[in-house]
Amino acid sequence: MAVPRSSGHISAAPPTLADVAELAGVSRQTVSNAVNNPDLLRADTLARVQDAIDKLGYQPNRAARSLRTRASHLIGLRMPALQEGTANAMMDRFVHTFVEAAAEAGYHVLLFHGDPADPLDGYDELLRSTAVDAFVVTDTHLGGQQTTWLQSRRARFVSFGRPWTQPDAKHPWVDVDLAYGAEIATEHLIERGHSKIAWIGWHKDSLLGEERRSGWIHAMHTHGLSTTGLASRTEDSISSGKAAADAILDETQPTALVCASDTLAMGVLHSLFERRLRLGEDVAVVGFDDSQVAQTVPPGITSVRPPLEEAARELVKALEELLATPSYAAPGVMLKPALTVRGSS
Amino acid sequence: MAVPRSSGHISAAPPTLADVAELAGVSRQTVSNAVNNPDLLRADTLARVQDAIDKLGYQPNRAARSLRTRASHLIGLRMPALQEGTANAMMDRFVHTFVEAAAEAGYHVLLFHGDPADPLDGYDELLRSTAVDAFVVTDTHLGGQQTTWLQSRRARFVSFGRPWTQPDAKHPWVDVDLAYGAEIATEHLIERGHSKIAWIGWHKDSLLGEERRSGWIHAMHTHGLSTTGLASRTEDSISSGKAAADAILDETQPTALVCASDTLAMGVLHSLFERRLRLGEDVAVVGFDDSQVAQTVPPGITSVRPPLEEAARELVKALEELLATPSYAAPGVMLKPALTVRGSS
DNA sequence: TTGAAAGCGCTAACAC
DNA sequence: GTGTTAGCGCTTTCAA
Repeated sequence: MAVPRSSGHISAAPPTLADVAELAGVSRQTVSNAVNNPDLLRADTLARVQDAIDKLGYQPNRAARSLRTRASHLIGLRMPALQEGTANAMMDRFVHTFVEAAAEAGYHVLLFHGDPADPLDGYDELLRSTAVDAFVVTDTHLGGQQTTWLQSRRARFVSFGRPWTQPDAKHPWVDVDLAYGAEIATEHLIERGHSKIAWIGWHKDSLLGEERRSGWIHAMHTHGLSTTGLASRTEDSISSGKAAADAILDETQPTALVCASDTLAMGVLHSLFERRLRLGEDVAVVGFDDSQVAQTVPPGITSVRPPLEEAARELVKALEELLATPSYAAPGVMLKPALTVRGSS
Repeated sequence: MAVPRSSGHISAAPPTLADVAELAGVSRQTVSNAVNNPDLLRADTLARVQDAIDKLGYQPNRAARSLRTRASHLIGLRMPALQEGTANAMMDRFVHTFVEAAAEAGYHVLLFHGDPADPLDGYDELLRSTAVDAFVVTDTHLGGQQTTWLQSRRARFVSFGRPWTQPDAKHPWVDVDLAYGAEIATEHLIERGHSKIAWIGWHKDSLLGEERRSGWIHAMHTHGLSTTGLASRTEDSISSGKAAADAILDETQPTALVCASDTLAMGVLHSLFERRLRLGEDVAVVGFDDSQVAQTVPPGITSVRPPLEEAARELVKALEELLATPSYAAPGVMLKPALTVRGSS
């Protein structure tokens, strides 16, 4: 496979199996075997074929191979909607490792776009045209529409995110235990001597939000701390984070706040900035996601870091099994996040 | 094309051209024409075929079509290395619009991974296996290795980033005039009444860095302001941004700083935080890239915003022409950034 | 261990 | 306008 890139072979039409066969003095099928089942060949034949392959810089044509094997070695990933003005950029880190891990397993990633208003848009076309072997679904918290539908179409897929609303779902999934995340975040603050620890979270209809919130409650109660008047629910935006922080700082004067997202944490920072309070000295703040924002804002925001790299690798592993064994039914995998401690606490 | 998704048709093997032909009572070729050259058919035949297509939920098999037409309708994009601990996340926004614009033009994006140490890694395989119709290259400032090599391989590609080191390059490219960006950033500060405006930039060997720096110099000199002792060169990291800011604040006491990146701007913020100086009141700061960090940090960092959406759309346009006309030689497109003004200035 | 034949689903070229 | 023929490059029988 060590084909020198500078190989003089520059032709519009890449070499085919037939070219290699001719050069090596064997039949086309033997070349195919050399590529796909090398053990079938005698050592010297294999060497001769390999030579020819290297010399020509031969690489099997993907379309032809796909047509024959009914496998594209492509994994479909629908681009999640971009949210400007927030600190949400987990996907970037996730996609990165996913592409890397997929490459190691011999898969490339097909990025596609779908109408943000329709969670199903885009899947259908790729499925019908057999463009991808499987999908990775990432927005399961929006309700199980995609997964339910994909299942009904007998599509293969794995999901990053547990099947929240369908306990009977059979597809492989990987998720991060963010209730635990909220718990270690809260405990970290308790260890630091805080006892009035507020929660700034999302509205009640957010499954992810309720999960995270439960971790905070659990940690507080375990340590005999009251949560009365210390919780607020709002939108995931800077301005509502700021408003929530303003209200809670006025009413209950907590010394620390745990936020359901780094975006909300930034809202809190806006409130502190206006009040001329020093982050990490006057008030402690912990966020979620370990975004670039948390990493770079002075003095750094302590944040719950989901193991996205591990999640991506687990998903690729599940994908490999799924594609090897059509009836593969995997147990879901739940990963634990860690806390990245920075100056804000 | 309005195929109801809930269509009961659930089969492992999607329908083929032949299935449609049989159902419609025409030959396979006629179905193919109905899909690719509808005008060739008589209206009633077309309607009958369309009916059959809709009924079966037919969609041409991509592998078969690619094999025949030698076009995959896939654009290759190599994932740029992820940089944690920085504010650099332009790619996210760019990729987003690119995927969207490409979809409109009938292309999907194939994301692939390459060894970060080798700028050429990954391209070769996709090229040889004719997996993609073209590439988008995004790291041209790292030297023209990829573009030179792709050109030598007669690969089709467009680049986001001008061909810095090869004035004779013939491929279509789109870039953003960031010298102009630095200029409007500096002028904005001058308008705000600043005259001692420092520059925190990158090392001399960075082409991008020198370009941005020249915009600052130009604006300063145009307004008769001295730049002596006001410029520093450093790495693109928070810690070096902070160190540079520390040095320049101690030595020259500028009232405003223009930074070559939001990452450096965050370094400056760290310096201000330590000195208990108020961003936007005691010292003004302007960054580059309009990252999430700039958008969310209180009170918001004024930042030069590259028109990534427009760039992505221009690139797709160039790609369409390039793939339609093999000999297509486009003039490069240079876009102007805008300044997003926030509380930091 | 190697080779010949067949065909995956599609479209280009040409005939009718 | 529509149908027939051939073949894109590969792998999967199956025979030698």
